[in-house]
Amino acid sequence: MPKLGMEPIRRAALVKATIDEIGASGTLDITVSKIAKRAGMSSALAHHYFGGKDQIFLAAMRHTLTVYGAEVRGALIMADNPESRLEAIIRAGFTTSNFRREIVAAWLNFYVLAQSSPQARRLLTVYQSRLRSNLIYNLRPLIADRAAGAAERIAGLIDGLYLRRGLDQSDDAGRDATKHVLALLRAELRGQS
Amino acid sequence: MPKLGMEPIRRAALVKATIDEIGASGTLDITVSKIAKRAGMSSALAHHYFGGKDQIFLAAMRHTLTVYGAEVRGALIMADNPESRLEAIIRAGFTTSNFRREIVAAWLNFYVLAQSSPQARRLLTVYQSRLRSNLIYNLRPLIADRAAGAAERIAGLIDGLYLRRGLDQSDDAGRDATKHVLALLRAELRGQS
DNA sequence: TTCTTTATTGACTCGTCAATCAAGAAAAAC
DNA sequence: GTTTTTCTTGATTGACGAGTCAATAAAGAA
Repeated sequence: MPKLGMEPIRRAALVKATIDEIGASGTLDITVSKIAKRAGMSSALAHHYFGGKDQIFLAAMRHTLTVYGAEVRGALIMADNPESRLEAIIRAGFTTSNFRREIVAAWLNFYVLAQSSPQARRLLTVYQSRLRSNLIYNLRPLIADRAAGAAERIAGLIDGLYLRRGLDQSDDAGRDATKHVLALLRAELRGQS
Repeated sequence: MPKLGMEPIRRAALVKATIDEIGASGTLDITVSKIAKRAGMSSALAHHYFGGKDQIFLAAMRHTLTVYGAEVRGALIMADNPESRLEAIIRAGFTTSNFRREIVAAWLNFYVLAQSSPQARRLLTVYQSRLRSNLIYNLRPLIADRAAGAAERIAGLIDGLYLRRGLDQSDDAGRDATKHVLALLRAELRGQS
């Protein structure tokens, strides 16, 4: 029963299934068949739409980064001054949805993949640059010349706490991490580090 | 020509070869044969001494953490007051040897492995706990009740900057990261975050 | 010397998996 | 109503890899 216009539907299903499968196994060492089965189709169809395993992974990575980016942008429109924008950026990284097992697993594996896949590396670099420039842009009106260094530290603490807390799936891990990064933000805004 | 007492030699060679192979591929998706070849023996021998791939990985992880722990301890004996001990702990994480491709690759992959292997998780937890308690122990005489929070942030920033800088193999990444964590340390010692 | 322990490997088994392909089936175009 | 395009899969191929095993060889023990 081939309906037309299946391509975007199939692709989306495969991307979601890929992330779920990564979450279930913790690894990128998963098979196309498993992904396809989870998405309700044959492995041949997955190859048909994506061409190969690598492309599927990259699409999953792109999707994860896109969702994250959208979340940040969504949080930003609610804020109307630099300080609350900074707070929004920080909070966006630690929402419960970002702490779901599959999402944590995806991020960790993307870091691993970035070591060997130039395309994955590029995507990760885009994420890191965007986070840094977002921070700097909103820090500059508040602390001018110290903005760059502060942004580096805040970005580093976001990634680091995500890494440390992502593994232990406790439900207040996000709240706790947010608290610490906000504490750093206040210190940066106050002090002369 | 079987000399006796080969076991420790073979095991050490396999552990080193494993880390190098992880560094060369960026993944844990490497074969026992490749590891064994790199270590100058047959894959059967690797199985003989380690029993299986998982055990080899765990041994490599244990070794990496042991070396790191020794580095920290070595740096600590040179320091005779809490503040310089804190500085030593921070510096130890960002030595050039810790920024070698293989070591970064190993750490990233251990984080991934920790999601699915309870034993790997346990090892990583040991590392994280030791770092935190080291920090708290030396922060307490300086800032007493704020020690715990500060330790969490410093540990997070160490891991986060390692993650962010580990990928771009520039040679002053370590110096730069150290600078930022030390800046945070000074802010924590001064301020009331 | 004979026996046992340690070291070592090549060959093999059994399984898995990415990728391909030919073929079928339904919609749309003509 | 025939042809073309889109969608779909089962079956197959070709490769690779973890783990086992029987066999060899040297060193030490008896």
